Amino acid sequence: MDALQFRIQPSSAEPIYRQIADQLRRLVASGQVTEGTMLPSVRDMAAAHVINPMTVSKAYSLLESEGMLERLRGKGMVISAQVRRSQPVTERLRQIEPALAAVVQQTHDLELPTATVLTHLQSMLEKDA
Amino acid sequence: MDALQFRIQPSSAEPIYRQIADQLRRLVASGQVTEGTMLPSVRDMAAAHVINPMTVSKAYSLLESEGMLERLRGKGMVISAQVRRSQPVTERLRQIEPALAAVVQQTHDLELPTATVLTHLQSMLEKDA
Amino acid sequence: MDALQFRIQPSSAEPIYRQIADQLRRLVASGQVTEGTMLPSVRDMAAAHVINPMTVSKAYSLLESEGMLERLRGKGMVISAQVRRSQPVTERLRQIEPALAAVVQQTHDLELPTATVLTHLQSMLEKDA
Amino acid sequence: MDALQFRIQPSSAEPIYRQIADQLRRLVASGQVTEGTMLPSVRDMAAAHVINPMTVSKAYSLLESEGMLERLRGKGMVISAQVRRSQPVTERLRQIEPALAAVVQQTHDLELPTATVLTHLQSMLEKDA
DNA sequence: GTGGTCTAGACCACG
DNA sequence: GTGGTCTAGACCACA
Repeated sequence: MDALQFRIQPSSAEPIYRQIADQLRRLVASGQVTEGTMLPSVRDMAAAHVINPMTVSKAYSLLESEGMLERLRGKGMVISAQVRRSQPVTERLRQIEPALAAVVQQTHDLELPTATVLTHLQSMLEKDA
Repeated sequence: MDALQFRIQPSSAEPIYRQIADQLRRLVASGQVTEGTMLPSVRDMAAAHVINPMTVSKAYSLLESEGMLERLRGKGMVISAQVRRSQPVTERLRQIEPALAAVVQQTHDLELPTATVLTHLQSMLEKDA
Repeated sequence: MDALQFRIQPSSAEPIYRQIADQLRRLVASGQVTEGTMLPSVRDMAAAHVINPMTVSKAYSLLESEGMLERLRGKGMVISAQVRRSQPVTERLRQIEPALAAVVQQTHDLELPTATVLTHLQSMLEKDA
Repeated sequence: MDALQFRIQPSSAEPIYRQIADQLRRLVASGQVTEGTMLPSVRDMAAAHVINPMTVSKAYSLLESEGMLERLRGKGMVISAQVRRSQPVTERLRQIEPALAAVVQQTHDLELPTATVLTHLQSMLEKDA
């Protein structure tokens, strides 16, 4: 399964390995990635994003220690069976709240009109879809 | 001048010194803080938020090197004269875009309905106001 | 606190980072290392055992993710407050059981007399004390 | 010949191929398996324990290179003629020493009373017999 | 082919 | 001073 699309920003302050882990957590939470799904191999992922294999490995290990991934000896990593297939919207909303809170504070600090921010976000969301 | 309200979260992944610097940048961009405004002393700021004075100093130095702050010998730091009083909305929108982009990606990954996210953000913005 | 004595065997099949983590877990379980104890810095530990700092860091990170260690920003790692000071003997016995189980199976496979194994272990334990 | 009883734990940290090899070595050392004994075929062994045939093959090859096994073309693997029928107790004790050493160190780290460990081991040994 | 471990060394973030 | 992240590259273990 290499249809997984990861967006990695090496320039971001967020560590790459956590960018990977967080994205995977969200993809699982939404049900886009389900139990038994095979992850791209460490080497493939590293090559695809031009990062060091160890960085990918670190992300996978993190998720393995959380029980979200399982190692199949000699085969690769798969989404663990204990993972809920899809979380309810309220639960997923909880996961996005920190990002929204950042928007709220910056809106406030920048004294931006609420409507302007919402409109702008809406257009970005539509462009993304 | 200590009417400035800073929100510092030592537990956050975002470095404290950048929390300070980013907030100041936004307060200046919005015109809430204008040319000549005196900043709280390093000691006061550190005491007020129970953080290390060096951390505050680092934030101030960062902004000084950007030309946003000026050091008045023996008096403290003030907002530099070269700072535009207030930036237009489009410019301020640009500054909030990274935060919005994060929301967009997470909305996508979590497969959350656009309307749900916008509604939730709106209620958070209203609560904050 | 650098009175901590670690035994590292680079030649062992057990990864170095786990040798460190396991020993620390046992030292904490026995109460020899208690809440608030400062750990040797990553660099000191690495230098003392002639291993790579990252290897030590990996052990510390592992224990941090388990909640046994806490990071004091800019200061180092300390034994977390949530750690029980000393575990009861029965609990500690549970931790040594895998090692005992290995002895049992090997005794069986080698058809060694029970008494011989026990006597030999006893003499080794006395030598160690 | 499939009367041989192997205990395989795929979940163990110890590699499967070594679990097989080590057990065979001990069975031979104790004289439970003697010269000329036919080993289960790679396929049978793999099927019986639901492991990869390559893993079994690796264990056999390892023992073959040590001279403990011989490959009879078209027939399978047999215990080599050069194998001493049964090793003296002192020699077999030597083989179990690493396991005992682990017990000693963990007893020390956990500050467990020597008597407690010995008693516990004794009861485990009796249960196993 | 898979992931795991370790090294040497660089650079960053924090205090 | 502290730990964190990343890289490049080597070697091992497993299937």
